Amino acid sequence: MALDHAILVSLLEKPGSGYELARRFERSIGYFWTATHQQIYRVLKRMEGEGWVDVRDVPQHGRPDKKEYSVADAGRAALSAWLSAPIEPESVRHDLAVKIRGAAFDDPAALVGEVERHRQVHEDRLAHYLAGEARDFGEPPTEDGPPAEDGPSAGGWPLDAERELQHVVLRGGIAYERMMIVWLDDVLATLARFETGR
Amino acid sequence: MALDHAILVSLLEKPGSGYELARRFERSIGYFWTATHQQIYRVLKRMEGEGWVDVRDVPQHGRPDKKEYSVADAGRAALSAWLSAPIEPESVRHDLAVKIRGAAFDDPAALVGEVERHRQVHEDRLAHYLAGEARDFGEPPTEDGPPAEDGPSAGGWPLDAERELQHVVLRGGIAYERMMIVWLDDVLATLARFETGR
DNA sequence: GGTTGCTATGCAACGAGGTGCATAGCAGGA
DNA sequence: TCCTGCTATGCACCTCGTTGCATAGCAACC
Repeated sequence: MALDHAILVSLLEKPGSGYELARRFERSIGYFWTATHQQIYRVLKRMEGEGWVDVRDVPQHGRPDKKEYSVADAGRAALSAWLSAPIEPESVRHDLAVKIRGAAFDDPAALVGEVERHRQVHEDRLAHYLAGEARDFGEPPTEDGPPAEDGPSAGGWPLDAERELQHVVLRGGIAYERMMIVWLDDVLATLARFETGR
Repeated sequence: MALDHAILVSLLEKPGSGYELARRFERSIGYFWTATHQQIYRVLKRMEGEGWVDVRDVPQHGRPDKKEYSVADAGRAALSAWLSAPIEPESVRHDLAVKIRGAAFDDPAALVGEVERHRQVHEDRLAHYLAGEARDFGEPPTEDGPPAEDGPSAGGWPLDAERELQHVVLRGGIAYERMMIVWLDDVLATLARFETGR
């Protein structure tokens, strides 16, 4: 199970409450890993019992108190062990591909709207990624001397690794969305052949 | 739940036993939809009870008898209803992306072997897809007059749709694997910067 | 004053998915 | 002869993920 480790990584990047984690999973992390707040609370409770995370009550003004979680030594060790474990098969589930092959036994033209809707979702995600990249990683062409860092613990080796690795994962998301848009155009062209050309 | 519909589509393409379905899911279908034989048997039994599929006992020589399933009218109707249902969010789980971001808090260079292994898997899948495309859909450039069909019910509108839609899904798989290989090269180049360049 | 909405946490129940194991016939090799 | 391996189906169990619901404080709006 990698949800544990996804949460650990997120907490290492920045400690936070279950609620905050759930919102991170809706945003940046959620594009390559989804989780509901229920799962997150359950896993946090279990990891707390195993000593992987530490909890700290944080009173807040104007809103309910929160429990801020941070990674304990045992959690770091568990993450390290998972990182060096060689396995990982990568299982895939593409509903849309099932629909496309299934459309051969129904009306292919009826799928056009659905495919267009999916295309729009990927277009939106791509725009979101590109905005995030421009915001967090500056413009790609000129890279002679990065602009001044203003985050916590700016400069130095560890922060650079964190930024670079977050960036390469984001580039993966961008490449994925671009590929999907091109492919969905291919799908639409294929469906159109049945609609008009018979 | 789309496993039901994935099985229905597979049975429409060609009736077969649970065991045969499980093997199809290991091969061509398995690259965009995975399922173990346990799930398949369970779903087949449930769909039989709901009247979505018909069963036929087929005695075999030299091996155990099998139950050959085929899609009933109610199953076709259920598939049709699912095809016209607009929803489908597409949730993603990328363990490798979690590992890459997590490597910032461990040793980034230790991930190189793992990433190379994944790259090889995608290289293998790509080769497998391309071989399947060459075998089933001929060479891409010249498309003036397709070669003689030798499958059941050759020619005609429905078969063409089935072939064309299977092909476009396969092209999606090819595009995905190519994208992954390019991205994993990007990841390796990023990791190498920490290994050597500090 | 009532409604809506956001932060924040959690329980209960269900269904889907995966692992391990069992059975059983037959083929082929050590 | 025994062991391994393939076809073929299935049970039992456990975990993971999702849905629905509940609670509770406070802010903003009508």
